[in-house]
Amino acid sequence: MPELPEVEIVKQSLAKKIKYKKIKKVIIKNRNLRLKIPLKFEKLLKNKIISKVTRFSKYLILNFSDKSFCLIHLGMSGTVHLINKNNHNNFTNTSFYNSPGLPLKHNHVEIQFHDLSIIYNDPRRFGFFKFIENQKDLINRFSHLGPEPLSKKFNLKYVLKYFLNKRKDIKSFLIDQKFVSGIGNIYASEILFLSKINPKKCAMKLNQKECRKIIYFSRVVLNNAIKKGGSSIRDFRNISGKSGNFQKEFKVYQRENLNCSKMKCTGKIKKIFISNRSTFFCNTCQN
DNA sequence: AAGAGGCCCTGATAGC
DNA sequence: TGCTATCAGGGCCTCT
Repeated sequence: MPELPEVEIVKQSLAKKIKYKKIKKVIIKNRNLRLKIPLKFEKLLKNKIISKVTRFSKYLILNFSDKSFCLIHLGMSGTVHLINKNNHNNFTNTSFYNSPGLPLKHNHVEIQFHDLSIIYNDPRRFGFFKFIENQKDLINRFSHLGPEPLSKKFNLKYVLKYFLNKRKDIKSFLIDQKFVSGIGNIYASEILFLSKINPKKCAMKLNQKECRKIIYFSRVVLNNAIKKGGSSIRDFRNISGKSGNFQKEFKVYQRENLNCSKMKCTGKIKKIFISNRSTFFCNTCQN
């Protein structure tokens, strides 16, 4: 599900609700996420105070007042849900796994605060929770990732140098987190469409102008998606259950066989597979 | 070092 | 109706 914009939406809505609050209780219903949640996890989080909620790439980060962290990744199908105490009785000793508005299955983790509760749902269990003791370990955890597309480090010099002797196609690099971190399968196709670059084009053959376009449109697409509240293609919602609107603006993703939306282009959108991931492009105006 | 391929997991949908 | 096959927004691992 979630690429950088969706995680950003979750971060923003979550921050408003839980900043400065103390964790009263953590309940784990299923420890078998992509990383096994250790038995000590509940104790580690209990009584921690949220100093802020941040994000790096597709990772959500709960920052605690004692300078420790909880890293949350939503994988392919993870969602975060908010339950208000007002809607319920018996808050202190019961779980809210069965609250109205929540999916019936796959509610794996619940974090309770004094007046509300957040619940992590993830059918495929590709997501994870990880407690991180200090800043150094946090930085270390992200050390293998490339710059975020919205950061100044993702610039022409960096891209040109990275692409030297890289024979792989450009689309694979856009979703390769070692090159740039935060772009996923949906936005990669959208970025290349706006850049008018064929997704199969070899990275080392891109000229300066094309690299500039990729950098520029990466920012445009992601910022626009954030502004629209993210994309809700399957089940993405912000934590209050509101869906995003960016999927209405997809130019190519999931638009196989439809006409190209570029003015005066008579092409049709094609779907191909690159490294087993679906890829959409116009074979007329993306060369 | 770079690139190809496979695997983790459940659910929705298409086709027979 | 009910079966099977395929695909889904991610990331990590191994092998060559």
